[in-house]
Formats: sequence, structure tokens, C-alpha cells
Amino acid sequence: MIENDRIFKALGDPARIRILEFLRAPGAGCCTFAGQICACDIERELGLSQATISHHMKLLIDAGLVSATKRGRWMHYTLRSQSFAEAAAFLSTYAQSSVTASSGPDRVTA
Amino acid sequence: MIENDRIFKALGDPARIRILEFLRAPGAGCCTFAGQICACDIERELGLSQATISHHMKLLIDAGLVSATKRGRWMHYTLRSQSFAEAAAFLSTYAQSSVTASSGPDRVTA
DNA sequence: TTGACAAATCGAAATATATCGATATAAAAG
DNA sequence: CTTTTATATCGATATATTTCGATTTGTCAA
Repeated sequence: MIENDRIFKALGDPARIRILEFLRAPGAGCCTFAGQICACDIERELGLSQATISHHMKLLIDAGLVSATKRGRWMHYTLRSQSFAEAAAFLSTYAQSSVTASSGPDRVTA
Repeated sequence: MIENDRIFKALGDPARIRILEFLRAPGAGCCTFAGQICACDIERELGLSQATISHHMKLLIDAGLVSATKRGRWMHYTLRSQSFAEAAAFLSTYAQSSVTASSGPDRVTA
């Protein structure tokens, strides 16, 4: 429950969503290694400073969404699919708890 | 993609997680109506001010996670299960894209 | 060992968020 | 119509977050 908090906070930033999307489907010319994406590609893709990328990667790693490996001077990242699966499972418990249709007289969706 | 951003930001706060958990499984003595939970119960449960609760509910509603109905003077809230299902489906697309521990053959999604 | 490069960390600025008390609005009750 | 009650909004403050440039740390190449 506490951990989900950190995960969703990590997911709640457009720059980090872009990073995750890029890790999921990197471009053709990226210097990947064994399925892991080099940090240099991320920096080029996002157009943010090196310090900012490093900061975002740290949050993603701390949340357990990404794992990192240092190969020589370069960091390589990959998605931790299990964390995404667990977060999805957590959300699914809220997807079955209420009757959104045909219960009350009416409902107002803002 | 842009909407997911707002959803996860809404989920990334412990007070709002508590609110959602409460809406999912309210206590016995709550003045629910047709499956919708009264705001007074939320305020008592969380121990935050009325203004703060109202603020959090607005964020949850704007994110599409909760729907609200005004019955007389009282607001009643309920989870929008479809939004949770969609968010879970979004996360699931990241749950299949990489092999976490590199055990076995590398299966890397393009 | 030195120089170059990649990443992390530091310090700071701008922006965003959480929270509250006070006030305004809406709706029932008298 | 006035009062009470529930909620939303406003203004303010404290904290958190995002972002960057500069510096430090770690790693390779010569």
C-alpha cells in the first residue's frame, strides 16, 4: 500500500511516462545492449539535461519500475515488468468493487 | 497518454489512496445510499479538514476515478471502475515488454 | 598517471501541491 | 424569509517537485 504510493507518484509525471514509453519501444538507432537501453538515447529523446534525466531515472528505479546496469561508463535501463503487473493488479481490485451502471436513480459524472 | 498522467498523479497521494480504499470498502456505520458513500464519512475517516477533503475529491473526480452525486445537501461518491480498468490495462502494456532478470532467452519486444 | 567522458550529487530557482481557516454558495428546515 | 447545514472556493503557508548549471565521482583510453 505504501509502495503503491511511490509507484504512482513516479508514474505521475509526463517526462517519466515518456521515459517508460521509450524504454518499452525504443527507436531503431539506439545503442541498446541485451535489451537494455543506454542512457544517452534517453537524454537525446527527451531533450532534458543530464542531471534531470538522472533524477527521473532514480525515481523510477526507487519505485521499482526500472532496473539499471552500469556497463563501463554507460548506464543501461530496462523495464521491470513485474512491478507494472503488480501495480496493474492493484488497480484491478478497484475495477470490480462498484456497480457503475444501473444501481441508483441517476449518477452524475463530472 | 495525457490522461494517464492525471490519473497517476491523483493516485500518487496517500490521502487519496486512503479515500479510494475507503470508497472501495466503507465501514459498517456509514450513511451510504445506493452504494454511494457520503462525504461526511470520508471526512471522519481521514481526519482532515473539510476543505482538504473537498480538494482531494475534486482531483479524484477530475481524474475520472470517482463520480459524484449531490443528494440534497450531501455529496455521495462512488468509484468509477472503468477508469481503474483502463489504467490497469495501460500498465499491463508495460508488463509484457521486457524480461526482468534476464533468466532464460531474452524476449525483447520491438 | 593524466585526460576525457558518463553519471551522480549539490545548490538554487521556479513551479506545484497539500493543508488549513475563513468565506461564499447551495439546499433543506423552521 | 431566515437560519442551519454541507460543500466549494479563496487566500495563505509550508512542503514537495521539477529543472538546470556546476561540481564531484567513477571509468575508460592513451
